[in-house]
Amino acid sequence: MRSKWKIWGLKVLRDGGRKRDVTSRDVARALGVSQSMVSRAFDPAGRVSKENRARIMRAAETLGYVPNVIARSLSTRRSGIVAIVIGGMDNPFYTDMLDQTAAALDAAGYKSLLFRVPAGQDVDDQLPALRQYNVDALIVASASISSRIAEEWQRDDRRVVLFNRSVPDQSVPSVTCDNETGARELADLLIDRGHSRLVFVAGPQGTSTNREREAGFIRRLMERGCSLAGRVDTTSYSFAEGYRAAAEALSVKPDAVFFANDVLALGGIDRLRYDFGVKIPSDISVVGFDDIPMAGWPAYNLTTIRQPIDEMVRVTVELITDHDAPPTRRIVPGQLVSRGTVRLA
Amino acid sequence: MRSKWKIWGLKVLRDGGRKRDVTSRDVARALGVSQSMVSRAFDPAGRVSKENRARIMRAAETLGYVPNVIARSLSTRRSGIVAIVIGGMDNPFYTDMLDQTAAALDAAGYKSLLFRVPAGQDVDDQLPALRQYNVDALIVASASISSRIAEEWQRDDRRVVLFNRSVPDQSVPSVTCDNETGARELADLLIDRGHSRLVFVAGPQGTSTNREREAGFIRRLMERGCSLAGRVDTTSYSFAEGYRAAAEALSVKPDAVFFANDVLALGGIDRLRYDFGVKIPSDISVVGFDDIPMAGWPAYNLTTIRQPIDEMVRVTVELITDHDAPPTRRIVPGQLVSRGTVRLA
DNA sequence: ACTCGTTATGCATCCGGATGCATACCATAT
DNA sequence: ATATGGTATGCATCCGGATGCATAACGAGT
Repeated sequence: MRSKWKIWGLKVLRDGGRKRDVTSRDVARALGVSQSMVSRAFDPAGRVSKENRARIMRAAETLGYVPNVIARSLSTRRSGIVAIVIGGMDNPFYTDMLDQTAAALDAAGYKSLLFRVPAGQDVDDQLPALRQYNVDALIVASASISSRIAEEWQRDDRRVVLFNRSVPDQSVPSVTCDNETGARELADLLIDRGHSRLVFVAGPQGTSTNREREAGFIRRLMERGCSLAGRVDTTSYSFAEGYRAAAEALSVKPDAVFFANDVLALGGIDRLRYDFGVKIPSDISVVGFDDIPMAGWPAYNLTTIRQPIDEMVRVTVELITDHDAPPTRRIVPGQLVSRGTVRLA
Repeated sequence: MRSKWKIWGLKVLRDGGRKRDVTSRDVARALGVSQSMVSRAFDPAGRVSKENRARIMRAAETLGYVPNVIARSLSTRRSGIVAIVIGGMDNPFYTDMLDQTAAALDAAGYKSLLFRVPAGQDVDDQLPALRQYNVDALIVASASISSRIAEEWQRDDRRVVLFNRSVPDQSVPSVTCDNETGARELADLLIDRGHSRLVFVAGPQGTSTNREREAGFIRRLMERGCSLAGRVDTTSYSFAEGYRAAAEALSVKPDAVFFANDVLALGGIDRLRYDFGVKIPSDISVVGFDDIPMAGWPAYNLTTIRQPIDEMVRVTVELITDHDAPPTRRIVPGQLVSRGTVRLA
């Protein structure tokens, strides 16, 4: 019964006597009607008399019939599956997003196919494989996708939404937080509290989040007649990189550090405190971006900008499930969460 | 072209002129051979002459033909999809597990269908829906599933593996860490370091992890002539619950607290330190279980038992992909990670 | 009773591959 | 040349539903 059949390189068994499900024909036979009538009965818009629909539903119930999604998908070319492409599941922001998105999709009747991509890796070449599954839509978070691929999908009437990323090409819908404005608020906050030696610890180059946050921060500084005392690069949005960068940031003797996101900030705080004995915020103020759960933990009590995940997820799922929603870029406002890592004026 | 067709309550479009893929018949026609030959060409064990297989592969390449997974799945009743049922994605331990599992499944040629379940909720009634997708196997983490359902799946030759959970019924394969032994090591550690007023902060009742850790801890205490100075219950493995429980634990004036997992411990530490000014470990020692990334962060530097996620994931995926692996319970050893939250003797 | 306009049903086919069975092919053995 | 065994191919069907088209049934209007 075994075979060496391979699907994409994996062994499978041929139909090993798996229990055949009850089919629409079974129901039809039991009632002496046609299979197509049963099929229509399950289509809210299908033409079936009230009485027969009721009979069919009742029979289906008793026989334990449920329409087979795979078979249906074969002819409709729809699967009810949304793929979530996600990189960097080590960042709580994204796992939180994943959790909420899965919940929202579930509520909307969709299933989530998880497509994990190694941090920073390109996924373009792996996406065609997803088409095989008749995946209805694509949510891309913390990963890059070319607009060529995006358009290919959209032409095929499958929505693609970038989450917390955006690309220059306007035709690719995306949902992002207003990073620029958020960063400007942080700049204002730090300046208002009397800081003058500001350091920016950047996220990975090439991420739109970092670009926008950096631009917003620096522009606002300039508008207020200030400038950056230093800038540190990192290769990933991770605790370890924040930890590493903090030491470097310290070399320019800053009185405030803006880490491009919370995870970096947490790593930075720990480094400053436990390796250098820096008091936060009396010696140095620290701010981050995202407002992940740990930012609110007493050990950190980090002042940051909250990205409204719930709202962002809501919009994302709306873009995907509501075919009347125009496929445009959506930018939602962030919110300053003032905690204890910035000194008072 | 629109319709009110619903799949599980969601609107879909009927085949809206989606680009038809290149099919095996297209390839067959182009080469003047039969469709079945093309199909067999893609079956490593299929009978096709070397030359024809080569021709077919070449033609497939040029025409851009790729076997359609959905159609294949319809007849084989296999999909190459593994569902990961997961509750409590707020616990880094599980997101880490999810990340690694998705990676391992991907490497084995499987796709991961994410099935998120609200914490503590029963999923039995939602699982039949997954069968619709011809899901090949089920990994259940941090959620409960009845052995009746599990057996139903197994009878249908679809493996089910419980991750970090176990049920009394031996017939349900599970992969767990040796919670009992780990807890005993912690008991030994605390006693050896001279503690005598020990408190156990329990995880939710009914979780096998909590049951085993508690049993191991208490038994070892008894073996060494000690007993628990106190015990605190919680309703979930969460930071907030640890935070809450810490205050309660404090009332019995402990000199050491064992939190049933790391997340609880982190919440507890923050409460003890920042609300009560407790010095850890000089006033009170704290230990946890799991070794999530945050446990290693300098701010906590938590002494704990590492659950070897990578090994657990490896075994889990092996149980699922290797049909020769006996479907038994697997228990992997944990490892004491001694950091700074336990005072020296 | 006789049309006409709806609404219900059924038939046949399609979606794209997989596979049992029969046949055709090929080479070696006799 | 003929029998023999293994390999290649093709045919027909199946997996389970969806759907265009044709027909039947029904209710109303005159």
